Amino acid sequence: MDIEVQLQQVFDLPPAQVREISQYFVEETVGKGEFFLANGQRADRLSFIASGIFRVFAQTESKEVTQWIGGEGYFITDLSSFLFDNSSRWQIQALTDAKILSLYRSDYQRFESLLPQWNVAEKRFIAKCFMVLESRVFDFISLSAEERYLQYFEQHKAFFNQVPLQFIASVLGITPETLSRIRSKVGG
Amino acid sequence: MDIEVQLQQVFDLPPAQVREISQYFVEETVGKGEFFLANGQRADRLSFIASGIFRVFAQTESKEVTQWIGGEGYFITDLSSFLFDNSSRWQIQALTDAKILSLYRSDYQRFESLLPQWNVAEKRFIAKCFMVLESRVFDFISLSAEERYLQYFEQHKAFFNQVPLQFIASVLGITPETLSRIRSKVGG
DNA sequence: TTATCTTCTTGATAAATGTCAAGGGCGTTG
DNA sequence: CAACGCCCTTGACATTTATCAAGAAGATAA
Repeated sequence: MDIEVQLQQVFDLPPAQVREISQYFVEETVGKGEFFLANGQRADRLSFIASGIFRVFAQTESKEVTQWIGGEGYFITDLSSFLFDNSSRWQIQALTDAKILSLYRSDYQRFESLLPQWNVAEKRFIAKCFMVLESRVFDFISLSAEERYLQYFEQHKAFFNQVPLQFIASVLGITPETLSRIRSKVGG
Repeated sequence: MDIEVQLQQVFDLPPAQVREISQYFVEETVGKGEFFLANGQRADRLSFIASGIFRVFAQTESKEVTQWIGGEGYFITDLSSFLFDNSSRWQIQALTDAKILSLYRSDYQRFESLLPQWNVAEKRFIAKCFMVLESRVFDFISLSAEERYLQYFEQHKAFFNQVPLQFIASVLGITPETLSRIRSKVGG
């Protein structure tokens, strides 16, 4: 999964600017189980997942809740923490060994003066994140747990042999037992 | 509910610029039952609700699904349609007679050259929309229907005597019957 | 006013999902 | 190898939620 291709798609900038931007992403590795973003930290980077899988989760009084799972080709961060320098609502942990390309906030902030079209690109990026969540809310209010599973499975087959099903269950808003039963019922 | 106060809060611009922006919002009225945004249209305006209540919904094969309900002091539009000129995923209908202040896209697009800080403000606005949805997803995966109801009731008491409960049920992802039973159980 | 429509509630029942507990598979570690 | 931990599955049962049907309350229109 090439970062320039992804940057092109997400930010919709001309190739020359994509190439320029991509130089600010620095390679990092995160070991399985390590935290990309730990409890109470601020997100100081936006990272492209070159390989590996991460989960974004929060701790409630009674349980851990996995908000979403990101794999190769996705960008990962706590968006509001990264954009506004709030302390993060989420923790982010690597579920496998991972290679990422990280854009630190200090560099990110220079893009505005560096690239004439950066504001439009950034807007597009944030709006796309918005649209993804909009679809997710719609799924929760319009689909059954089984339908949500089937859709998730279609779109994220790659996760199913690499991430504990309990985390996928949490993303779908159901218990691990229910996910197990849905899977034995529908096959796959 | 004053639009300048809301603009200030949402876009976080200095008072002088808020005043300048607010001049581009034009007054409109929408009668009860009329559509602010009908099936298949594009959202060509971002509107501030001065009074009245709207619902944002979509039609699936089997049912109508209400995505959210907005009242006085909120902004309303299909964000992705408005920003990118896509055809809208949502229909928006007035549930009561309403007065709105509408910013049309043609004016909106001039802000970028008009106001030096517009890009930052716009980013902030879109990111706030993102954060609202992020919280909503979190509620779906971490709260029970009853807990979601109680929270919604606390935050939107004003709706409960003005909008059909079936729409609120849909926003909460439950049936009208279930909402009715939750209400008789918890009181309120 | 009467009639009609929409909305809400309630009951009976079915289906979906959660909870608790037990056990099995499988990789890791000593 | 044996012991352990983690994860998944399965069963039994409880709870939650949906579905279908009926009827009451309230608004609207004739």
